[in-house]
Amino acid sequence: MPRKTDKRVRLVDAAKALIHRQGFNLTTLADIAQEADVPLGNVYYYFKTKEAIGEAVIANRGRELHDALQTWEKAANAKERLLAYVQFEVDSAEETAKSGCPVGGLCQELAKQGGSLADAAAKLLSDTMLWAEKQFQGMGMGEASRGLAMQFVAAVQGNALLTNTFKDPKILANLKVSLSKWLDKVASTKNATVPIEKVEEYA
Amino acid sequence: MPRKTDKRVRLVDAAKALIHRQGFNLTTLADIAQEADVPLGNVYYYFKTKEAIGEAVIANRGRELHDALQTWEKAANAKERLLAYVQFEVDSAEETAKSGCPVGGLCQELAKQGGSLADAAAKLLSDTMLWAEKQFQGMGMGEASRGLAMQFVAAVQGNALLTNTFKDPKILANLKVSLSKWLDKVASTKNATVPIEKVEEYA
DNA sequence: GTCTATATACAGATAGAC
DNA sequence: GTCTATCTGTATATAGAC
Repeated sequence: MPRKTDKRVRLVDAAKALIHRQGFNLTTLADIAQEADVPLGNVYYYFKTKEAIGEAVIANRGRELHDALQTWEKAANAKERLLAYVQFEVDSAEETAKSGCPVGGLCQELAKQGGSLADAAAKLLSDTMLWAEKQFQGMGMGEASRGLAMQFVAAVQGNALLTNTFKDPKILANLKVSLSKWLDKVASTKNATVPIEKVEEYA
Repeated sequence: MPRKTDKRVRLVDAAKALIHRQGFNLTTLADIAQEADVPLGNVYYYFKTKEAIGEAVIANRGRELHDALQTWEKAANAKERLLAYVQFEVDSAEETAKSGCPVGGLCQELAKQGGSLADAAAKLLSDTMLWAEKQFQGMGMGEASRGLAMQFVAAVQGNALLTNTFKDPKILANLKVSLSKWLDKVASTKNATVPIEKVEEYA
């Protein structure tokens, strides 16, 4: 027996998957309605506009992210916590090779149209950054933590783009090995080497 | 006196700028025609389809890239050559904050629709990678060069995404300082530290 | 709450006069 | 080679019966 929100959930799930695969602009309401097995006209009972569906999808990604951050938070130490995040990306590498990073893709595409959707997408990356910064602080990196988090997230996002562009999931797997060694070095020397280093301040 | 190809050039230039700002799918032929000051119907005398304009724009970016690679090639040593590339990104940081990296943006967006446009865009990143790999080989990094080039380009692309997402050009400026120190270390120790390390083979 | 039919707008593309 | 007018398809969104 379908709950009241059943169709709404199906629509958001369908939109989330389709937007990941095709991007926001290329995904039509007809696509979403079909994938969710809801008649097109009925979509508007649940979402007033296409943008409203976008908001719901990003909100869903946000909840997903915060659940994940909480899970990773349980790991034994800062290095393991950061690696849990990278491991998640490795586990998604096949999908990333096909369709790119869901979060990075949203930020990239929506930044071009500005507005509240772009801001909502940016917050996903921003929250990830803040979480990573907290981990580096936990490693005793102090003021350098912000720059380290920036480079850490940039490395993941950059590798995700190359993974998608070259259709090669191994790129992300290699990144994890690389970052693992690097985190050992950072943790032991308390001195970031690079391309992750304390430089100026990030506004 | 307008040359035979005058309008064609104007159309490609207009399309290049608009696609950078708005993305390929959001840019209409009417947009391009207006920006190039060419009547809409006349566009089709120069380009049979919108995809054909996309091809011309990517080909243009390709020539631009190869000219740039040749220029950077003139620098004194491998480190300076790689930094010339990073410096170029720093010089474009304001534009990148507004509209993202033109090449990364194309790869991201076009990967989702596949086809020859996606391949053409991917070749821009691939050529950049091969050039960077050559520089690392020139530094005596041997077999590790490919992985180093991958991480190097990933760092630039990742930082470009964050620059665009957070609208902060300083992110790219900081990256240059960071990468400069890192290249010193790599060059002197002949041993990559990280997040750029020799790991497995990249297919 | 649900769904069919349709309004409205605008995209890519073409016809054909000049 | 150039440009106006227009065809055709399809997207978002609405109206209104059920």
